[in-house]
Amino acid sequence: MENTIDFLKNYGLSITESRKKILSLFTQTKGALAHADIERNASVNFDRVTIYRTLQTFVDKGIIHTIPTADNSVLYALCKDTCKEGHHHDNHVHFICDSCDTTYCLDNVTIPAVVLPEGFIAKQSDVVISGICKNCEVIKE
Amino acid sequence: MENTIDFLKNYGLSITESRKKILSLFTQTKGALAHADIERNASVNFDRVTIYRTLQTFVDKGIIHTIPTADNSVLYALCKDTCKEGHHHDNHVHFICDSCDTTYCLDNVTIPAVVLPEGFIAKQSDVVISGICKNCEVIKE
DNA sequence: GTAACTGCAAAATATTTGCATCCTT
DNA sequence: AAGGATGCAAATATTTTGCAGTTAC
Repeated sequence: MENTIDFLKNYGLSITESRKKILSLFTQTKGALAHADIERNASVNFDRVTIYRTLQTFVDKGIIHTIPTADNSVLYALCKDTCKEGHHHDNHVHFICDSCDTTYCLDNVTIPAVVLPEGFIAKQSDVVISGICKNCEVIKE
Repeated sequence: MENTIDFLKNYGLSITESRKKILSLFTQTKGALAHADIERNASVNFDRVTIYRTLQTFVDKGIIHTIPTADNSVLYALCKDTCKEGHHHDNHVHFICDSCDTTYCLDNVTIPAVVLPEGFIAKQSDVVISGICKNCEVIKE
């Protein structure tokens, strides 16, 4: 877990149990996590409030970002290196599988530039695509 | 308001005050609406619960759809004709102004096709872009 | 030692459900 | 008249806040 500690230090955060545990949950998970996922996780026995505050701290520092989902539940996922404190560059595509409900961060899929009407200035783009994921598609065959 | 009535009939809904009022709110509004926007609106003096149920009915029937936003608030907007019951085709861009908080449906901005990894099948795409809108940009100058 | 973090309690918000009454067809 | 919609009350769920005790540095 030394990586986790260094990682937190690099972001100017003090090292606490909840931050270590929750951060490593994210690094171990391929998909995004909801608050409930974290709370349910047996290895995380922290107060519900602490989880809220830890997640908010991570978002503020640019470690994780929130994902807009089709059903408007709140999901969090690790940011890429390009995210800076208070300024997210979260320009990858999120994919939600209608079948298994898993949310994927498709890091390798770049968002094509969207041409906005004159006068509109884009700061951040979120693309959420829903459908059937690789896994579920295979199963169906 | 005859249009409103015919519209509701076409979707197999009975004609009630709340449905007429809330539907015409949507047709009069250029942007998307949050539950709170509707509740706050003076012309809508319905119970909070009725608003929830009316919105849910509209979503179920394919009249409106929810918009996922970066801050995970729930927004609703009218669907295009291509939306069918239980099957939304909402492929225009939503723009949220960081300054005035207005949500725009940029109907004329088409979403460029996103190339997904093999095995992923897209059913619906939502693009939410945040930044500064035409109006606020002008003000700042 | 000091500032920051955590847990508990509780407040504030948001959403859902049950049921009696009223409205639409 | 019958089925569905509404309003009210209340149950749930979610998120935020205050504060005392604990921990990191």
